[in-house]
Amino acid sequence: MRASNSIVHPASIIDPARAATPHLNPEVQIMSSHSVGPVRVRFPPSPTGFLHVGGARTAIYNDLLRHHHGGSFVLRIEDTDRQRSDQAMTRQILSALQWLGIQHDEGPFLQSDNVEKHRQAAMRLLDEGKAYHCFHGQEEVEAMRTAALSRGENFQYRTYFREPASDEVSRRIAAGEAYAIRFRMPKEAVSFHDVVRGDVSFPAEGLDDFIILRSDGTPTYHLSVVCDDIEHRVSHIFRGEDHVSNTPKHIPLFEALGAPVPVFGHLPMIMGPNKKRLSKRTGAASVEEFRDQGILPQALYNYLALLGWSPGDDREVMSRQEMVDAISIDRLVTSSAVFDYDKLAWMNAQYMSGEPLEQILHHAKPFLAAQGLSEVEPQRLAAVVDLYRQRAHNLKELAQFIEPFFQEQLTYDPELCKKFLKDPAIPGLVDSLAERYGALDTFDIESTEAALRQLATEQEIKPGVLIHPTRMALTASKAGPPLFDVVAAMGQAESQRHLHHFANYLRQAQDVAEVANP
RNA sequence: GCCCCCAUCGUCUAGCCAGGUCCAGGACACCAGCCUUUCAAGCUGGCGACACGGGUUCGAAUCCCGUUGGGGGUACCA
Repeated sequence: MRASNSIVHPASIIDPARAATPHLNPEVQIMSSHSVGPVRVRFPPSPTGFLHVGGARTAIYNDLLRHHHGGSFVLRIEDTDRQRSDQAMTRQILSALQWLGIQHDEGPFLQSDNVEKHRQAAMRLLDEGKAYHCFHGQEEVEAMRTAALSRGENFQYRTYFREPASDEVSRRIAAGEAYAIRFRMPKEAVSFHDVVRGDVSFPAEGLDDFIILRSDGTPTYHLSVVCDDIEHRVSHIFRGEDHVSNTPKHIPLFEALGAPVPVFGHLPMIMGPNKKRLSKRTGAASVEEFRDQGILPQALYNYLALLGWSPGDDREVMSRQEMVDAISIDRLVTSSAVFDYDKLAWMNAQYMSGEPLEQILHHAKPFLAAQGLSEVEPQRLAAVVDLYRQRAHNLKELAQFIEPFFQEQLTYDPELCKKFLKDPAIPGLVDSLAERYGALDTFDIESTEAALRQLATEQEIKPGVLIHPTRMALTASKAGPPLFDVVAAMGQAESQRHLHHFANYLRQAQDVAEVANP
């Protein structure tokens, strides 16, 4: 047994073997043993654009874990970078999350609402000697860095102002010099147990005294996240792999602020087909794009969940509840994954035919509207959608497939009708079939099939000779669901009308051909 | 440059932690067949991988070291 399904708190969502590994960090060590309780997870997107599928997947794992272990999901908008944030983008992300079916229990909180608290935290650290004033400007530090690099040395910012002369700081402040506040990093390496990757250790030499408060008095990201995670009593931080190198900064900050250190788990990145980080350049990369392509939210959720996790058996198409039951941290994959559009398409097709019809109808609405089908009769629409859902890979395709059913008159593609144009008998046959259909008392799958076969027998032709032109007449397409399902769904009057119209079209086209090459 | 992480079919993955049951299982894609009035779907079969090199061991995809490759980070961005 590896997974502990009963776990819940900072400690031991991890398995005992992993939890037993030594930690240099006493906080984590303590928490890695036995605590039990609901998890408090969080998802803090920055409203700087669309919801990237990588972020969405992170949100999904948080969602799954929160429901598996119980607890709370905190949503926080990381909007401290004012220039890059705006409200429209925040709404955009909120709606993408909602569309995916990810619900938060608390929030959304705005990080920007807390800047004053963050500043006070910085001041407290300053008072306690855990942070210090730094009068080096940005350019100055940059120059020091390049100089060190050119000497072949590695640069580390832990210098002069860390231990300043006694009166220097007050003197410089009095002189009105600008300063930032830097956090005094511990002198030892920072190690932690990553619940998905295992033990990670960063040597002290690589860790700078980083800035927590800028010279303009605004808190930096590192200070803000940690403060907010403390305020929201976050127990487990599951975030992208791009944050691993932030973690050795955050852990000492938690400690300096006197707060328990949460459990960390870093999730691998999602790559594009070129093995580079997935971005719009290489194809769709945001939840919104997939939504607009006609992907079902359940399918995206399922696909993303499986991109970096597997239940261990061979299940792939799983309901959310099944995933909630099966999720376990130590089954999360540690290596990055290439996003496979084909497999998503397949997954979506599974949901297109497997979801309850109402679900399909609901999600199809915008696509139907785009085809001008928002006002059609619901009953008939449902029947037609049900007929085509299995054949459509996505909602967009579905709407295109069913569009002919609601057209007064169809336009036929001569290229597709070639075969029928060659046979001068077809128009007459199609007309006869229309007559038969008009005369039917009950118009359903059985009766329309019987009528067609009857006509074929009488005419001494194979049913196929009638079937193919009929499909073309009703759908303007060579392919589709079983013909009599189509005929029945189309309805008596409409079928008759299309049949006659098609016969006329063929006659005209044949006349034209006659004139062209007699 | 330096730091951290990762490495099984083209792709997603199971197996690895507790070495033998693995000449490596499933899925997508691809190919073929079946089904069929068409197209899908479905079913059956096929193709196809333990990055490389050293150890350890009776035995390694599984443990250790190195190499190579890939990713992430290296900001008064988040």
